[in-house]
Amino acid sequence: MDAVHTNPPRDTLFLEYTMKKNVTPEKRKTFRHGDLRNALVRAGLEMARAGGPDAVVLREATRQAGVSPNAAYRHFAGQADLLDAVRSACLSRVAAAIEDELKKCRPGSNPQVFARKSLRAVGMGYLGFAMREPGMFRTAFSVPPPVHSPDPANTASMGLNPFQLLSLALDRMQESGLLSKKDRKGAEYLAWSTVHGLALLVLEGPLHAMPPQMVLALGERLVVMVERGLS
Amino acid sequence: MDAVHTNPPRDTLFLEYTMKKNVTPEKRKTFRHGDLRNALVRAGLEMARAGGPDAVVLREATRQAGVSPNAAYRHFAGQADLLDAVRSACLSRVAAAIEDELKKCRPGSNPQVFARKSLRAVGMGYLGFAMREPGMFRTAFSVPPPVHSPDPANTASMGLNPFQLLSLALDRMQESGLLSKKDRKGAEYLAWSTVHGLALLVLEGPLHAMPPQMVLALGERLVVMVERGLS
DNA sequence: AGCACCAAGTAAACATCGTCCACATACGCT
DNA sequence: AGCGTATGTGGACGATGTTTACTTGGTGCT
Repeated sequence: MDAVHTNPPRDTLFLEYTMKKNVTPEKRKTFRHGDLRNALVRAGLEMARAGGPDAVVLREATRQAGVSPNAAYRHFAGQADLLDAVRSACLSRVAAAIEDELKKCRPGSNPQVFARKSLRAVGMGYLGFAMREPGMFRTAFSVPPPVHSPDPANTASMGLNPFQLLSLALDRMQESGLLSKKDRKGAEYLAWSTVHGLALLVLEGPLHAMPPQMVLALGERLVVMVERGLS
Repeated sequence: MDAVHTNPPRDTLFLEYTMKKNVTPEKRKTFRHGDLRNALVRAGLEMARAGGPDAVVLREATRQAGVSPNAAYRHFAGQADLLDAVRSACLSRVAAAIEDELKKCRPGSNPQVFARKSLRAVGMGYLGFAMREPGMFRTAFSVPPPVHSPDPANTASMGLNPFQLLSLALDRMQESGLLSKKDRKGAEYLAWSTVHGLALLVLEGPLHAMPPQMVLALGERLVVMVERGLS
């Protein structure tokens, strides 16, 4: 994808992966790497962070790990499988960001206030992460991982994935009487759609130029709209 | 990306683009193609339809057009430029789908009813197209084309792009008194986010398995939610 | 202790893609 | 008629994912 290929000194032609990029040139001494799988995921995560899902390229990961390209195939079925692992890691980060926001809500006050704050926390945690880590966010939600699965790889400290954290907030809404049992059904999808849509329109859609501050302001309005519109 | 490469008979090794795929083997007789640019866009559009933005590959387009890969560079700056043209075409289709839905709303009845129907038409037209043509939809909204531009290539018969059609529906809401001037501001983004989010969660997100019928039902609830939540 | 097994890494190759440079062709204007 | 130039061609380069065959060396069994 680099438009310009200005003839990098290619004397190290078949030592391609020994000392290529300036990153991690640390030549390992043991034949075994010892922790290759994790090293590859870490490298992939960094690439995803910088450039989204399309940027996680297998050969580059092996290069950064200081092994030959094929070594990756001892730990992953192929590039897609590596990407899968990276996506799981990204999902965990999303969950962690939401949890952080959620933990700020203390149930001390009125339960309805608490419920509202919780919903807002989930929405804004989600959006905030999307703005802070666009690459990881886009990676997390590219290509389908089934949503209800409590795959521990996707979860953060509470053991819940982003979808389940949203469910939790909506449960609080219902329990506090802000949401009828009937309106509660499927509310996850309605709420999720709104904030996810805004995030993607901004990150990889036509709203690319919108300043983050405005995005967050819109996010607040969005959450309010959900609150009002759900019931 | 094809997992299996089962050794296609490669005797035509450097006649690569003359008779490759079974599609369009029509060997042209004139040296000039005559309509190459459009042929490439058409081919790209078909690829986008089948596999989304990542599936539109320059070399394959030239193959289907029966020309050498480099011929494309006489009409496009590169693959990205071709993709741009394809995306414009996709956007037009989206606009057309919305218009079709919008045209079903006759202003005969109560203007508030008309306004509501219009908003619903825009939302459901958008969602319906996304379900019917996932590849084109995903292509239309990948990578940023500035949203307000009335680029005629992006528009359908009314000369409005999807965003502008949404604006029109919201204007009707305001004119009919359903929306205050204050709430009207930025309402496009709120409304758009909801339905776009649902579409993407389903098309390339974790809601992949959701049956289209359920998606459309959720869409209806979403539009209602927007109606209620905006004011 | 010795040794054989096998998981993990390497080497070399192939196909595909995008893109650049030099060259060929024939359309259409003067 | 002739020529300029828009349009296509040929061949190459570097990148990527992936496969097949080979090497290495640590583990565990006897």
